[in-house]
Amino acid sequence: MSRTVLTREQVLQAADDLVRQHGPDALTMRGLAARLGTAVTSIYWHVGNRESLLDALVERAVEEIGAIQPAGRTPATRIVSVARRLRGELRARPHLIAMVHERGLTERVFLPAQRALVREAHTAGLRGARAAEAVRAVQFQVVGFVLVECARELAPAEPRERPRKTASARKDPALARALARPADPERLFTASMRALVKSLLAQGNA
Amino acid sequence: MSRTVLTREQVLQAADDLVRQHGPDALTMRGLAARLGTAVTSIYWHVGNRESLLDALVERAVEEIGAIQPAGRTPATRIVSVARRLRGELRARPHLIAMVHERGLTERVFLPAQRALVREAHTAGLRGARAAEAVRAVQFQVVGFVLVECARELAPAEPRERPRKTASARKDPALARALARPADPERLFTASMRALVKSLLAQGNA
DNA sequence: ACCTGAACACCGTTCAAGT
DNA sequence: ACCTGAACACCGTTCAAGT
Repeated sequence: MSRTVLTREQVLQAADDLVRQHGPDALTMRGLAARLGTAVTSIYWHVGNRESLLDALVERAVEEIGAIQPAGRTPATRIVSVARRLRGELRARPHLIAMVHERGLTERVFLPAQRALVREAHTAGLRGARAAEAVRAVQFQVVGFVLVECARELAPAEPRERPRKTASARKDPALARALARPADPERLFTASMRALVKSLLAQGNA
Repeated sequence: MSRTVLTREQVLQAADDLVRQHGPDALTMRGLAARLGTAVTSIYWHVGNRESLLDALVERAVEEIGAIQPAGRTPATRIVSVARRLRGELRARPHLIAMVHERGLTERVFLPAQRALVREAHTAGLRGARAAEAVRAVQFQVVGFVLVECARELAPAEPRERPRKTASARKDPALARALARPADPERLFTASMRALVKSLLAQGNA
């Protein structure tokens, strides 16, 4: 697998592959060394230690995501489009996002998109602290949603409890059935994003 | 520290204390044994292994949270009250919540509160799949928000980047200042929760 | 500048043996 | 039924030594 000399970039790439596929727990210094055909200690020379290696991967992921262009005609649809695109980017690397999350870097992932959101909030008539609050609400909503969503996918299949017949269930069987089915994240995300944005932007016309 | 014989409950309690204060990484089987004044292998007899010990702690936490009574007059305020109370419960045990999250058990935490939410959605006029969607949107929003929030607190102080002067910043300095300040989670949570619920319930009067 | 093996301290877990 | 020490396989990391 290895060629010529070992470079820091090679180490990062191999680690990235491993983490993306099997998560950070699968990344052991010894295993990585074996994969690269070198001694464990060589890796230390190139990346310092395991922790800073993971940091570098997180850094990479954050940069990869970068800025996102809004699409659509109204500010509301444009904000929702940014949110959906961002969700897509995050979902594409669930393990990395979990790591970004653990490191408390969630806000950083959002910085590139923030400017776009600010612009839309502004054209929707929001100003000052209220605009800032709206932008942040959207950010938290997106990241939070994706975290919940990824956790569900990465976790070993949540044991579904069979729904009990409650009073409300008998009154509205369609509701009970809908809650018994697993949620459709794509649909739920868009719906709740639209709902949130609608309310937030409505404050601008007051 | 130890008395008489070792019980499973004692093991769980000691582990719980440790995890609540210093997080799951601080829980080592050997360290726990030392704390309890027994051999490591005794712990294995009582709880199986580390993984199932952590599972038991998560189970405990989920049960502790339990049901939550809504407060307020309108369905909207009652739903928001449930959300806020739930946020409080989750925030009180950030490490445990992170573990619940990793295990994909986020939905389970919400089951006790779900019935209350369903009732409120119903009295607000929502029915069937639409009501289910509203309930789920609230759930995801709460859990997602708390996850982001806890991550920020547990992580070793996010390095704040100094804001750059962008075009929008010059147009609306109050907004730029607001975004430069760290977010006030309490306030942001309530605001975005209200916004979301308002939109969701508005669909019931259509 | 880059790579190496040996060694250290620490894990979770198993197992045969005790009472 | 409950507890024990010894042992195994695996970690991350350091360090002195090589080229």
